Amino acid sequence: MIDNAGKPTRKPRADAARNRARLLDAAKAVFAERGGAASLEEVARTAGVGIGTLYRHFPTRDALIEAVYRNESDQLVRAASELAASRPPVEALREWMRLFFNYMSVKHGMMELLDSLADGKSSLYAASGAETKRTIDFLVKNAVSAGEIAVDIEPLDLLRALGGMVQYGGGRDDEEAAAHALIDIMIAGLQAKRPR
Amino acid sequence: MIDNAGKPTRKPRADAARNRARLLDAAKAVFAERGGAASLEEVARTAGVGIGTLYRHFPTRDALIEAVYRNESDQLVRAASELAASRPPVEALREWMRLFFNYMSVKHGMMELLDSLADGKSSLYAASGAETKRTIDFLVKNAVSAGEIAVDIEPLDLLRALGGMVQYGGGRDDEEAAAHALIDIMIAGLQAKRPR
DNA sequence: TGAAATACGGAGGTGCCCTCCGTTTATCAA
DNA sequence: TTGATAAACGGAGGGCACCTCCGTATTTCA
Repeated sequence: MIDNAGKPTRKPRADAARNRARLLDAAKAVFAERGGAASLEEVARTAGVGIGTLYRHFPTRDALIEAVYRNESDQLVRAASELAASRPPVEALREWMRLFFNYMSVKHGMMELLDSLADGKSSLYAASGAETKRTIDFLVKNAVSAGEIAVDIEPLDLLRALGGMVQYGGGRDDEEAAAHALIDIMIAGLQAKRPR
Repeated sequence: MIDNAGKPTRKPRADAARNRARLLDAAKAVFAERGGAASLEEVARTAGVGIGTLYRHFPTRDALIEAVYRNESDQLVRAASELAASRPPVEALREWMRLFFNYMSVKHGMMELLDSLADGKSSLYAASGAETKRTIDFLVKNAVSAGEIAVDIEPLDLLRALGGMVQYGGGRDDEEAAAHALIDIMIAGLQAKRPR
């Protein structure tokens, strides 16, 4: 009775919008406190809605996380253009990788984003994942064009390596310094291979 | 009534030894098939013992994984001495990192080993984790002494980066080539910083 | 205003974690 | 050999989380 090209869509219900917003707020809080593996029932409780409501709005855990962190990853993508415009290609790349690490380690839930970089099979991150890929590809390509580095690696792998630092670096106090050191080393490695 | 320095310990019961072995076999099989997050109840079922028996032998999931993979990580440690004896320091390091990646990616359950590299709080891996740390430290130090590289990074971080490749590289077909590329880049980066 | 569309929310089935404890079995002393 | 006893077995059960389903409540629109 409803043809999917049809216009006659109702206005979305007020309670639906309200609950969706509540769930996002609650999820942000709970994920921040407990990490991305927190219980979805706790999220629902915190939001003051039933568990059924949570699942209607976000059919999978991934869908929820995706929604919560879409903003953050958008920010990351936007920062890339600014860096590219204002710095030498290699420095833009270096700085962006630092930003990437910070986002991942602070917003710990964003680690799930990395899973989507894998093969896109959990395709709910597909959007952000693809954008992230485009971003790092872009930055790397810039530096290559400028003759500053050579790449014989898929650029995303640089981010995967950083992901390992976040995942397995667990809470030491020099975490950030260590990540910066790794970034410098990887970039030095890429520079070492540039055409002379 | 039993003083803990006392000798009068009984011979361990035959069924206990048998069940322990069965559990290890079952765990190896189940972890290989389902990954390190497999259900412990399934392990017990596969082993043909009760769940209580599993928990008596291995009080935590970590303890079980540790036991299953202790052999493999021993092998890794042993390989390091051979490589160090037969190759130039940098090549020994390169080759060992390749081995490390292979072990991690094939025996997928070994990823849990990496968690122990963090802060030793889940101290059941403490033994293997500490040995792994000693091993990579040793290989790196050799290369530094030979003047082939300079390090301003904790050596373990190199393995963490590789861990990211395993964790987030999920099943692409060029996984191994990609890891080798990353290893080469990191080593080139370390070489770039060596004293001239 | 009231019918139809939409959303709510929690009960309930499933599966896993881990503990506890009554039953069974292997060891060892007599 | 025998039987007392330490040790091990194994599964029932409480708790928690996942996710589905559907009767009830609310909102929209004609």
